[in-house]
Amino acid sequence: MHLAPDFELTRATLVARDFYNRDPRGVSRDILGKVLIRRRSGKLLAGRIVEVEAYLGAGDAAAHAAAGRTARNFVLFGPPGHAYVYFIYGNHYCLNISCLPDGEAGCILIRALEPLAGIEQMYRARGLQPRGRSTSEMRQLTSGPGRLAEAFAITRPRDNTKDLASPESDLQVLDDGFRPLRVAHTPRIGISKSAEQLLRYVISGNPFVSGKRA
DNA sequence: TTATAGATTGCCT
DNA sequence: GGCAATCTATAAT
Repeated sequence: MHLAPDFELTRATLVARDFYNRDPRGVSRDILGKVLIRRRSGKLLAGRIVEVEAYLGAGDAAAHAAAGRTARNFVLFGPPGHAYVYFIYGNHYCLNISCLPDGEAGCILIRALEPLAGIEQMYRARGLQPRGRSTSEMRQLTSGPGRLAEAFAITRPRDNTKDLASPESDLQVLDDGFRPLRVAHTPRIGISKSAEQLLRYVISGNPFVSGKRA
């Protein structure tokens, strides 16, 4: 049972760069409920953001930015609102959005979406056969950072450094006015360092949040 | 140059 | 619940 209303593209506005120009914790809290879109070969893919994690700068041992600026992570140190895409475990891409002003590292990791549009394309990209439209089946599409990247065909280097705040971009975050009823914060998933901090943010009760239970 | 851990997922028992 | 798949970055020889 979820409360997200249908997504209407015409009533949605582009989330501007200033939104990302602050502490990733604030961005995490406020980006929940907004809509990630991808325009691809004439089709629109869209999913509501239901789970994110904040990664900070030098003081955050779990963050890629903790090692300092490298060829891999330089986007984190650049201007806000850009895509940082990395490859993990030899299998999966993950999508982050840079936060804080140029010169300061920080980002959010998009961990789960509720599919809204382009669902046929998402099934195809994930290599799954659509049988119905049950929540349990739809969860396979975008509940998890590697899954949603595959569903949206997000890869590196093609999408790395892409500007999400540009009106020209094929990858954007839109605000359609939806606001979550309640947001919960928990420890981040899959990390061993700095694991005690509550930097994972989810829409309470949303079934598309990753993991076994919503 | 070699080893190992990693912001994950899916298949196996 | 356990573990293999399989690439990258970084640490250790």
